[in-house]
Amino acid sequence: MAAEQQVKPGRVVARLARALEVALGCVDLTLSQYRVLGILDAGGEAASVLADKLGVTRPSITGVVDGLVLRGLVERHPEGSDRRRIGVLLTPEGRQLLANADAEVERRLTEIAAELGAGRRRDALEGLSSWQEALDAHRARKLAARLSEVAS
Amino acid sequence: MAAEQQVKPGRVVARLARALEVALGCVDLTLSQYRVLGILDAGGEAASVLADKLGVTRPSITGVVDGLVLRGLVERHPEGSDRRRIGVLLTPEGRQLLANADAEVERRLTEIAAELGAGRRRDALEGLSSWQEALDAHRARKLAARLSEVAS
DNA sequence: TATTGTTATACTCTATAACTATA
DNA sequence: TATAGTTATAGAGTATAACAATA
Repeated sequence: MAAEQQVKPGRVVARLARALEVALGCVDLTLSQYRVLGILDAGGEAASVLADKLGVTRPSITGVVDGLVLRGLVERHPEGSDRRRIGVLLTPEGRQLLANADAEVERRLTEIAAELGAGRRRDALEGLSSWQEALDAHRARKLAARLSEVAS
Repeated sequence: MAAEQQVKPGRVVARLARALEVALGCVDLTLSQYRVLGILDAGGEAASVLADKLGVTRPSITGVVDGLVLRGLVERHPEGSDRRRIGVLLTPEGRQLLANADAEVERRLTEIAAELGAGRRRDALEGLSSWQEALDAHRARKLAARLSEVAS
């Protein structure tokens, strides 16, 4: 009952991330593409907002979106009155593929979690819910910080 | 108290993985390099074993190890009597950098988890312990399956 | 002047196919 | 023949720096 506290959280996330990459390969998506589609699932976003939310540079977003456009998974559209901004939107095909990806990934993660007893299996999955909440709150806080910085 | 069950586990892992990449950038490591160092922390391994454990091809391992050797973080050594096999070992510098990486990554994940209340924060971190256990068991099962396949 | 998005360029990781050395 | 590791090559993601168009 001791020897539990020296878990290295980063290493666990690193291994889970690789499992995710392999699962996404089955639906021909990269981790980066999956992240972009996941954000767009909640609605279209400007390229710069995508870059901000993902923590990558704008040239990176250009590249990933180029690939998704080529496959018909997203579309670029003018957005609002600021003619510099370009919105990115999920197509029906993109939405469908994202659903397939979610299912495949969940299947894979469930298969791994199946190694655990029922109690710890529930802990593992509920832990991810907690992380989601934390990530959402953290993103909101960073956004608020950026906005108040701009106001200065 | 409803609206809790539609969490998409893959998306959470995808976002955590990006947070990890950013944190590792602070110590000049990629996710793949961190994974390799993490395995070697438990002891030297042949290149093919690394490929197996990480779920990547052998050429990929050659490339990642090349980069780590160039930076003096790992070394290649002949291993055992089979002169085809090449063992990869952590250097003291590699071990030190890995420790720094673990610390930086943990700092970042803790910062994100700090958005949660104490209870859910504990859930989140203990959930990762459960995932570690699951990943270990799953890896062991795959290894056993491969061995019994070879025996046929 | 500042911002949005892109282009140009370079580095890393990934994969497949072909090769060498060893078994 | 089969296996361990490498080389060759190509595709994707990342970054920085420089540029165009717009604000």
